[in-house]
Amino acid sequence: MEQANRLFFKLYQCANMLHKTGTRAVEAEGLTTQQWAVLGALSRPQVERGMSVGALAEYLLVSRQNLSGLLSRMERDGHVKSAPDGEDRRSRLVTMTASGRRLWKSRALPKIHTYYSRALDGFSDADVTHALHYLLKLLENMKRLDDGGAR
Amino acid sequence: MEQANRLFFKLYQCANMLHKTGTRAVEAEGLTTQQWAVLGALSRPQVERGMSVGALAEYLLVSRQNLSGLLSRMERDGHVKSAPDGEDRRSRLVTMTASGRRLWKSRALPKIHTYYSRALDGFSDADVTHALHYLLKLLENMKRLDDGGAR
DNA sequence: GGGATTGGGTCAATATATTGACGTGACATA
DNA sequence: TATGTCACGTCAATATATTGACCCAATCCC
Repeated sequence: MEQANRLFFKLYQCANMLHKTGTRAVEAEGLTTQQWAVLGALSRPQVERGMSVGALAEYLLVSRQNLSGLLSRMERDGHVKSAPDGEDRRSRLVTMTASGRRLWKSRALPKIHTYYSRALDGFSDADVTHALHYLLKLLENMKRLDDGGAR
Repeated sequence: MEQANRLFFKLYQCANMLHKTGTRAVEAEGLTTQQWAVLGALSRPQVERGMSVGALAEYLLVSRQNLSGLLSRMERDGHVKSAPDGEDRRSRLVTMTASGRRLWKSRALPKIHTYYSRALDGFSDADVTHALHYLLKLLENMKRLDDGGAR
C-alpha cells in the first residue's frame, strides 16, 4: 500500500512536470502541452477529414467544455479551424490550418522529439515499451472507475 | 520515437484521469487530489512540527503561488493552519488541524486505499514497483530538464 | 409525423497550474 | 552597519481542468 501511495504521488508529480517542461519545450511556438496533444491528434494520417469536437474530447479524455476553450484559443492563433460536416450537419469537423500544419511539422515536431529523447534519457526501447504498458493498464482501470462512477 | 509519443500521450491522459477519478473518490470529504497530496505530505511521521510553504512547494513540485491558493482554501475549510516558526520568523509552518487529521485518518485514507486497489487492479506487487521505478526515472529526467531551462 | 437522442455552443462556478513582478520583514554576512 | 539574500504574501494575466445546466438544430427511430 505504501508503494501504491508512492506510485500515485510520483504520477501526480510527473504530470505537473510534464506540463511544465513540455510547455517550455514548445513555448517559442506559442504552444502548450495540451495544444500539442490536439495537434498530435489531428496530424495522424488516419484523420483525413478532421475530427468532430466530441470525437476529439473522447480521444483526449477531456471534457467538451474544456476542449471548447482550448480549440477557440487555437483557432484564435490560427492553428486550427472548424467547419460544418457535410454528412452530419450537427457536427463541426476540426482540422489543422495550413499554417498550423507547417508549424507542427517544421518547428514543433523537431523540438518535441528532442524533448522526448531528453526526458527518456537512460530508457532503452524495452523500458519505454514496459512503461507504456503500465500506463495503459493504469489508464484502463481508471477509465473503468470513471464509467462506474457515472452510472 | 512513435513509442515515446504514445508514452507521453498516455501520461497526459493518466494525469487527467487521476485528477478526475481521484477527486471523485474523496469529493464527499470536500477534498481534491491536490489537497490529498498536501494532507499526505503533512501526515508523514517525519513531519512533526509542520512544513514551511517553501518546503511544501518543493516537495510537491508546484509553484509557491499555486500552493498559496491551495493552502488558503484548505485553511478556509479548516483542514490546515499555519503559524510563524519560532526558529526562523520569516517562515510559517503549515500543520494539519485536529479536524483535518481526523478527516484524513478516519474518512479519507480508507477511501484512498480503496481507490488505490481499484486503480491498480491486476497489478502485482512487482508491477507496482516496476511502474514506480519508471516514473521515478522519468521524473528525474524532467527535473533535470526543468533546472536546465531555468539556468 | 412526432418524440427521443445526439452534437455542440454557451454560461457559470470552482479548483489547479504557470510565469512575472513587487513589497516586506527577517536573517546572514562582509 | 549596510548590503544582499531569503521566505513569504500578494496581485495579475493566462491556460487548463472539472461539473452542472440550458438551449438549439439535426438526426434517428418508431
